[in-house]
Amino acid sequence: MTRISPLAQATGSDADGGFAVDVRTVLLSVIDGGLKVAALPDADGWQLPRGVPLPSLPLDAAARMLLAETTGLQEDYLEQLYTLHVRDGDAWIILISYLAIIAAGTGSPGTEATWIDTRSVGFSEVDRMVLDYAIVRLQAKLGYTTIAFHLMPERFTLTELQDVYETVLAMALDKRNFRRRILAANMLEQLDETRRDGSHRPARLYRFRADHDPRAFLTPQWADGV
Amino acid sequence: MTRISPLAQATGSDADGGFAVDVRTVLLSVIDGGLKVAALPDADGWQLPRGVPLPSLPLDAAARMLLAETTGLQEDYLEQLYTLHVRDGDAWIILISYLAIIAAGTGSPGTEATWIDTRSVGFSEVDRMVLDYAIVRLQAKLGYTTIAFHLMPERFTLTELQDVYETVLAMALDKRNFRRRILAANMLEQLDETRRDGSHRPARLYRFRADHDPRAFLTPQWADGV
DNA sequence: CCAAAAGTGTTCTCGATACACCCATGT
DNA sequence: ACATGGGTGTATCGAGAACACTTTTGG
Repeated sequence: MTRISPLAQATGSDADGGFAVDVRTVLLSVIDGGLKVAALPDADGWQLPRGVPLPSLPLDAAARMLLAETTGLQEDYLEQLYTLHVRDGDAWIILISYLAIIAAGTGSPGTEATWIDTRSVGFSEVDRMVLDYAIVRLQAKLGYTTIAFHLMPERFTLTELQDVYETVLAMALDKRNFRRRILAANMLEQLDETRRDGSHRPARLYRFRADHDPRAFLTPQWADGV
Repeated sequence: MTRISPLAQATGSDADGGFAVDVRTVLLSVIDGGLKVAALPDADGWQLPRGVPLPSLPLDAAARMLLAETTGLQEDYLEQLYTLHVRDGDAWIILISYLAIIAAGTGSPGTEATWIDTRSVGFSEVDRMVLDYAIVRLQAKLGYTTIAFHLMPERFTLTELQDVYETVLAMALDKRNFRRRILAANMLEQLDETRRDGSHRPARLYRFRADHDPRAFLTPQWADGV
C-alpha cells in the first residue's frame, strides 16, 4: 500500500497510530407536521448523535448502534451520506455521516435525545451542514424512490402521505396530480378499509406494496461489511 | 463523545489506537474509444491507486496526492464516492473511495500505472465494486451535469463529444437528438473555427462555457477540510 | 343544511424519441 | 464522380403542471 509522501512519515498520528473516526447520524421523522431531527444536548446547543464505531463491525451497524444507545429508537431506514475530514480542537477526525429515517409515532427518543424542528435546531456548523445535506438527499429521493414508505405508519390515507411529502419538500403539492403520480408509480396497495376521522367523508386507507426495494440509485447496491 | 458499547472497550484497535484508513481512487478517462481506468500491477492482477491519507490534510487532497504519486497525472475532476468497511487480512480498514476524471490525451500514467479497459480489468472484488459504482455515478451525472467537460480537450467537435457520451454510456445515441439536447442545455459555446479532418466536410469546433459549475446534486456543496 | 375533508378529469406544454436526407470536402 | 463524415427538421408520444367541482359524512 502506498504511503502518501512526503508528510506521512513526518507526522505522529498516521497509520502507526491510526485515525480518529466518528460516526454521526441524522435521524429524521415527520412529527406534528414538521420535519424533526433527533438531537442531544450539548455545551451550547444541540448535536447529532455520534459515536466511535467498533473496528470489526460494518459502519452502518455502528450508525444503528449509536442511534439505539443515544435515542433508544430503531430506525426504519439507514443510508450513508458522506465522509468529511474535520478539525476537532487541534486534531483531525474522519467523520462518516448517515441519514436515518423513522416513522412518526414509533416512540419518543430516550432520556437525553429530543425531536427538534430542523429549521430551528441549534447545531454546530458541521452538524448543520450534515443535516442540510441529509434533507436535500431525502427530498431528492422522495422523487424517485419509495423512501417515503419509512416515514409512514403501516396504513395511511393519501392525504396523510401528501402531508408528509409537503412537509419534507417544504412546498405545497396539487392534490390531483399527487394522487395520479403516486398511484401511477405503483407503490401503493389500496385497502378495503376506510377511516372515519371527523365530520366529513371517510378516507380510504392504503399501504405500501411489499415487493418494493426503497433503496436505489444514490446508494451503491453493496453495503458495508464486505 | 459516545463510545459505542459494549464492545468498544473490549477491543484493542478502537479509538485508543485509531482506525486504519485507506483512500482509493478510480481515475477514468476515455481513450481510443474505450472507457479506461488507471490501474497498478498487483500480485495477481491489478489494483486501484491507493494510499493512507495524511491526518491533517483534507481527504480529497489525499486522493489527489495519491494519484499524482502513483500515476503522475493530475485529474481534472474529483468527487467522493462512498466509504466502505472491509476486511483486510484479519484486520478491518475504512476505505474511502473517490472518482476522478481526466481528459483524454493529457498524458500517460507514469512508471507503474497503466490505462486498462474497464470491462476487462482484473481487479479484486472490492476494487471491482468500487469501479462499477464509479461508472454508474459517471453515467448518471452525464445526464444532469456538465461532468463530460472533464473528459474532453478544450476544443472539440460535436461528434467527438457524442463519441465520449456513447463510450461512457455504452449505448448508441441519435445524432440529431444528441445535438439538440446538448445545445439546448446551454453548456457549449460555438467557436468560429472548424477542423479539417479527412476527405469530408470540416467539423465546427465547440468548447464548454466558462460559467458552469460541473459539480452538482450528488456531491454536497461543502467539500472536505472544513 | 352546513362545514369539512375526500375524491375525481381535462387541457396544455414541453421534453424525449424516432426517423432520412443534403452538404462540404479530398481523392 | 464518389466516398466520407458533418449537419439539419418534423411528427409523435408521454410526463408533468394548471385548474374546480361533486361526494360523503358528522353535527
